[in-house]
Amino acid sequence: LDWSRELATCEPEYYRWNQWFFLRMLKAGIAYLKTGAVNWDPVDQTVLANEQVIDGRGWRTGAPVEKREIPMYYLRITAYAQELLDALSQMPGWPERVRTMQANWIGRSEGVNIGFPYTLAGEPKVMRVFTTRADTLMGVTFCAVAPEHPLALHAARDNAPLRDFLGQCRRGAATEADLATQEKRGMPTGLSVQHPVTGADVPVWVGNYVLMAYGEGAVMGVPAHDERDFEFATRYRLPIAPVIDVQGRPYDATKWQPWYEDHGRCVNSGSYDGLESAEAIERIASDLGGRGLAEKQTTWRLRDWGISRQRYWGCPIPIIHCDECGAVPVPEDQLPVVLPRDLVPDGSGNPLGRHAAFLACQCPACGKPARRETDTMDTFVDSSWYFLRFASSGNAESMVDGRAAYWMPVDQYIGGIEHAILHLLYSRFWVRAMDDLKIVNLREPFANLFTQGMVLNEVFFRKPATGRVEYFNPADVDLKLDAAGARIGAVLRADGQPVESGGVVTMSKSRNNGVDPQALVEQYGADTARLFTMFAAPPEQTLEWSDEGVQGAFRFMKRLWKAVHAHVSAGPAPALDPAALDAAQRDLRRQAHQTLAKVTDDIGRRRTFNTAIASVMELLNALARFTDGSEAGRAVTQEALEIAVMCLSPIVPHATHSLWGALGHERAIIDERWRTPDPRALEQALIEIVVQVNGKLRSRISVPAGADETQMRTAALADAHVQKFTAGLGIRKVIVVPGKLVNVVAA
RNA sequence: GCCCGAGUGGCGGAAUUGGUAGACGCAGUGGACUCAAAAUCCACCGCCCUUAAAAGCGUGUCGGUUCGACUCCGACCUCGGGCACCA
Repeated sequence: LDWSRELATCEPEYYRWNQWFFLRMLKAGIAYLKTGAVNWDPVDQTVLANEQVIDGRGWRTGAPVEKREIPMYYLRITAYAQELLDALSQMPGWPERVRTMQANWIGRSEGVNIGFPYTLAGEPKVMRVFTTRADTLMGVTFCAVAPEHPLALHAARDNAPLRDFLGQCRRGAATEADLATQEKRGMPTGLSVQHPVTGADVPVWVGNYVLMAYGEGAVMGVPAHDERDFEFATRYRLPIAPVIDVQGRPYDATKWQPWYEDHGRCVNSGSYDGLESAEAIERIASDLGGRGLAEKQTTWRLRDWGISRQRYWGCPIPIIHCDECGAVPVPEDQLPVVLPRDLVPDGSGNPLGRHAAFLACQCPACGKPARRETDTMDTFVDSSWYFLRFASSGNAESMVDGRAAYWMPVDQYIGGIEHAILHLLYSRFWVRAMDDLKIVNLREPFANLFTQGMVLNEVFFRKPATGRVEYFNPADVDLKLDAAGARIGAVLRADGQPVESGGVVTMSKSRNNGVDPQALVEQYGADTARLFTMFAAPPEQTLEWSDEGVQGAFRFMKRLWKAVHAHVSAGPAPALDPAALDAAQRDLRRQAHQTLAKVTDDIGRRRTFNTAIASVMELLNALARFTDGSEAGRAVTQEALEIAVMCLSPIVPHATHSLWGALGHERAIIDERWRTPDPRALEQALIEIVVQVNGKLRSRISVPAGADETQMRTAALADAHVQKFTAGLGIRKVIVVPGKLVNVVAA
């Protein structure tokens, strides 16, 4: 460990480079200022993240959250969408799961941008929509625009009911999950557009299910082949026109069927009749393309990253607002803009806005009095490049230096799966932006990624007839078991009365089901706590917490300790002569080296610490049975104990440090080289192979290690059990897997 | 709704490339030691029939491929996670 590289992202020495690089991005157009819709808590006067909006209300104030348009700085991550997506397929060191999640999040979607012409105040105009199903164009019976769409705003100018409706949409459910389940509602704008093929009038509605931020903020409504359009059309009695035939199945417009969205063959589609969906999409795109009313288009789910936060604690955005010059970047030589430490957040709004000394400044452009930006950056900015700073620590002159080229990319990155999208996607983008601005030469920050699973725990509660649900920590609950050890109930230890179980879920304060590993550390020591945790399950897996098995880990540590000390109490072991061992000694030595090989692979490649521990447990069990006190026996024991201790040293470092010394080593085990198994120790004269008859295990036989197929086959057919099970049958085939098994196929 | 992942004894889990299902541990049962208990040690510990057995059954369900399937394929069920009106 090199503590000289330690850093804290809240120190000006670190976050000044956030500001510096932000200004670089601003200059390059990667950062930009835009007014966009956010969740706004009208009581706290702050923006809320989606996660902080519960049932449409602010998590602290309980006030209904509004959608508000406020100016924010954005980073143009969407400009990198294609390369961020493409690179995922060349990242074998990342888990498939994370790559899939990122690909879904980026959400590339190929379709056609289609124009619907209309006339407004005598001016010819075109309303554009994006669709992946241009083949259903002939089934359009309406169009719907988002409440924020210019056409909706225009129509609302002299339409009071529509204006009210747009207001309701703005105040409506705020979380995306709520939006998804919310009833589809809409209102006609009174405007209509022309169908680009038939020229027919198509009414334009405002729909609360249309997202301004995706595509064109407007959709063509094809109720026959889109579930949302179907729901909307049914509610407002709009016509439903089926235009796709899916394998001749009959269409019933009174009832939605999921297969209505399947691809098929065009019908009721004029000159497109008979075309397959894919062909129809191409034809429609090229036919309308000739008139400038269609264009193939790729759309992304990914949005630009809004980094402004109306929060005190964060890296100040280095901008000065001048009445004359607008938003002016803080000149580089005035960086960093330091966050004042002499104010106390009072829980409402951003206290920076009330800090006179922080606010007051001069416009760098014109020199007149101006006001400092009070928004701070999203803290994900800090975590997007800290690994580069570790590799360039102490450099006051530049953000990163040549040392980063040596250390990057990070060989092995470890984090919880909850970072699969946010942090890991932001970092990938940020590093590319740094590369493009010639600050570093790096396209991907993390060569190998390991994601631990989450630890879950059971929830216990009581629900009184009146009043609030009360949650109890699992540590305070006793399980009631029957004679066979099966669970029959749970009671609160304090009063012995039953509690209900709410299932096993992620740990949270609100459900009082967290655990503090400190209790285990105090009772058993840090090594046992570590051993137990790592033995419980492979680290990638979600784990249901239980400390039931911790006794076993503690017992194992005691057994290992006693085995080493019993061995060394008889004095130093003699040197090992591998050539002069009897069969039992050779067997133990082979097992020791097999264990070393397995643990090396389990820890180094597979990262399955649980199976590594299990194999050392097996070795210790073998050592317990091995009671050979001869010179050679003690030499083999010494080596086996050394291997056991070394194999466990990454997992239980304190105990193995002590045991390594007890085994007679001067050097600390942490400074020792990892051993490699002796190939000769792994050799075996005779091996046991499995013999099957018709795929069922019928016998085990011993053959020379190098036995070829013929020898194995002969030995297997000569076996008494095989003869018993094949008696009276003809032998049709014999399958031989060298070194493993023989399968006799008889009938 | 869509996309991932998982389903194996009473429990956590193992089986790495299609080749011995249940390693290792917990819990449990029996025994040794002890005045007794704890600790420790030994043995047993998937189901089923049995005096017994290398009999039969068995990896969520149903079907398929294969000499051979926990592993591959198809359909379904359940649970967990991610995304969630993305046109």
